[in-house]
Amino acid sequence: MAGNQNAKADIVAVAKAARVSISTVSRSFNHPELVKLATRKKIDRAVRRLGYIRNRAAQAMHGRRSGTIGLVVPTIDHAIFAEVIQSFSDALDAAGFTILMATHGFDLKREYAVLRKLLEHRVDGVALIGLDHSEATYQLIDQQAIPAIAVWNYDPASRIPCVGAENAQAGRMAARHLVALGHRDIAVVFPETTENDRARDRLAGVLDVLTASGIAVPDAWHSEAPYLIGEAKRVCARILALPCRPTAILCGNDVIAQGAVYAAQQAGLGVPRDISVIGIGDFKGSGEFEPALTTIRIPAKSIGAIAGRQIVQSVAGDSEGLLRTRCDLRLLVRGTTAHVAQSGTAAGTGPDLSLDT
Amino acid sequence: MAGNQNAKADIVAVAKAARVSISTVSRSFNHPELVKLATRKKIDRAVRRLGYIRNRAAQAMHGRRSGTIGLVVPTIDHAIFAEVIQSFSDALDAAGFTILMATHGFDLKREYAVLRKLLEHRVDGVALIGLDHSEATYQLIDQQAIPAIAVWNYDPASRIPCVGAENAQAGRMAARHLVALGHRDIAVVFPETTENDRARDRLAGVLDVLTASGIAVPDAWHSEAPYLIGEAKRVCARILALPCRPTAILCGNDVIAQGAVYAAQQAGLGVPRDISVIGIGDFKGSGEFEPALTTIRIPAKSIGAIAGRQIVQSVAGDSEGLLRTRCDLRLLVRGTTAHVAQSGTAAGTGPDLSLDT
DNA sequence: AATAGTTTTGCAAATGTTTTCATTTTTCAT
DNA sequence: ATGAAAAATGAAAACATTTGCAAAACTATT
Repeated sequence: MAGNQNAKADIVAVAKAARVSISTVSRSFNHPELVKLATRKKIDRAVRRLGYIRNRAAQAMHGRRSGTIGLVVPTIDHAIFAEVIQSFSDALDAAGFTILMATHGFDLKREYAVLRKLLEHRVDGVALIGLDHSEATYQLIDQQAIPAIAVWNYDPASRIPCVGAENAQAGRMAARHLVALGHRDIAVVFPETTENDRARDRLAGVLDVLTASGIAVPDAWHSEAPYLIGEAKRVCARILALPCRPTAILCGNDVIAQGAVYAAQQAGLGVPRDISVIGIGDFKGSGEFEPALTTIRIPAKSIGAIAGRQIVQSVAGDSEGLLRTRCDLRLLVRGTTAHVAQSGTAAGTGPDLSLDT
Repeated sequence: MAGNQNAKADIVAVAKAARVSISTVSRSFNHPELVKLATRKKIDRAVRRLGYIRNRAAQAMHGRRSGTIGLVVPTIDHAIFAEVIQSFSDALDAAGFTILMATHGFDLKREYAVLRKLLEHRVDGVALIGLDHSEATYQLIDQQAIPAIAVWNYDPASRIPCVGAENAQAGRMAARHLVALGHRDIAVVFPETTENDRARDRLAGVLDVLTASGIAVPDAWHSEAPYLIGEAKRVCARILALPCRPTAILCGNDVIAQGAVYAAQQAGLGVPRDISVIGIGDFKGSGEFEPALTTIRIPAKSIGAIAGRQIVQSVAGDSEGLLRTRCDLRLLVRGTTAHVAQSGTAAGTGPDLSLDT
């Protein structure tokens, strides 16, 4: 029966109850090897009896670290972000840190505001999604000289440390796969690219490869879709209903790709027989869909884990310069792409396209 | 050009730079109406010049609130949790609070540990998922007398305030729908129910209705599946391969249900022609699948939003007793259920089953 | 110009902890 | 038993802020 004290249980109360000085109590928490076992036990008993819980706010005041890492994400409610966040969280947890989290809903101004808020809480470090941030945000990070890391994108010229994949490469890989399968009539459906460097870079990569291959994407085949299967389905259905329809749809992410597959099925088109679909991301479940989605795998789990470990290191002070980690992308040829004008159902039989550059 | 100071920018530095006392600076933040406009402007200028950011840790030491709410979830990486978390976060945000988040991976011992950690950070309140917690966890909450709320489940006899739906009711509704459609050979596939009151309650509700209707579920038709489409597919495939197979599969959540649909399709069975499938949850996208999933809708968004508002209220002190909010469930009859032994494709034409009790 | 009232500001104590340094206690060889 | 060295403990300053109270500076009134 853990007796409780209605009186506030602070370190003073514990000291009194254990008949030792405050310093000894504090030491027993922070440098247990410096206090005698018997004393430590007395203190532990008092702690338990009073239900005392250490106050990290007070600790933080001593230049001690707060033990929190700020995480700023556009939204949690995206399959892929949830995955990164989870593995990031696990990594921090393992190092004893706690996440202070804030979302900004893809609004860069709000991002600045929430970052400030996190800074007020004296987080020991911050992680942001992507590299697309306002000048004010970057300045804030510089000025406060706080360890920071950009998660999800890799850019060799990034202003702050980053860990992630090269989105342009993801775009290129997807485009190359389609091209190698003989597709030349390719529609592209992407999320809005303003204030979203991920989508922008992917699209740029796609267009690079396409134009290099002498392929132009007519305006009618180039659409924007939000991060919603239903909307994507509608957008793709419109493209598919065009008098002259593409042989493949390249989608900015797997959610859109799934919408595309549904749109095709609803239009009575076989995937990949009549139309190929490729996504980017490899979301949880993408490989289990019917047909399984061909996509570019972005290793969310390991990105999150690496990011977590890296920010912890920076906080601990053992960071050597501006560290950038590039995570490898992989083309997963599954069941939604096939050679153009080929009626078989076998998936991608083209040349090896998993190499970029 | 925001000039920066390499020296630490604390309130003392600001006071010095603005040539006023520390108290005035503090007041200008907390009770601006008490300081002359001109002085305030001087201070603001100094703040900007030095890049000063208030230290909430230090504020918190004064009995002031920390401005953080602790959120303890099993995992972020579940479609449905991500949705609740997001709306919870939005609600807190609107009230100026920040989320301090920790996950425990469905381990009740770890839940206790992370709750303690959150308490060390002096969160102003905590939100937990579900009502299934260790005695130690509940005692901790009582003892620390911290505003708490259980999110996701509703139970009129809950030990702490709660907001959510009645999972048993969800189970009953799903079962009733199937029964009303004439199904009597029903398989149930649920997640593990130990340490997971949600799944447990749902299953109990299902079994209640089934036994009340004189329907028994043979062991072979009663399986466990984790929260993974692929695994669920495998488990359901096994059931479907049985010499005597059910006419419907009732799934503990939409992810499993989707696996069930795929398993059926792969086995060459038409959904809902040859077999009906119903899920619970109505995850993002469930309504967009092909065929659209019949399910029991749990209003994740509003649960999260209500929980957020309520915890903020409790923290502010305007809570009247132990508040419990029950959110309504809804049966969404879509394309994966049909009358048994009926070869048409039209969905649920049975009696109105959306009423519980 | 003096007074009373009001507004604005500053001093100093308080918050819960860590840490440095000094002091006390213990250990161990003599 | 004694003294030196080592181990354990305590006192008090420091951390960055808020706030009650008192002093100072204005305003308005006579």
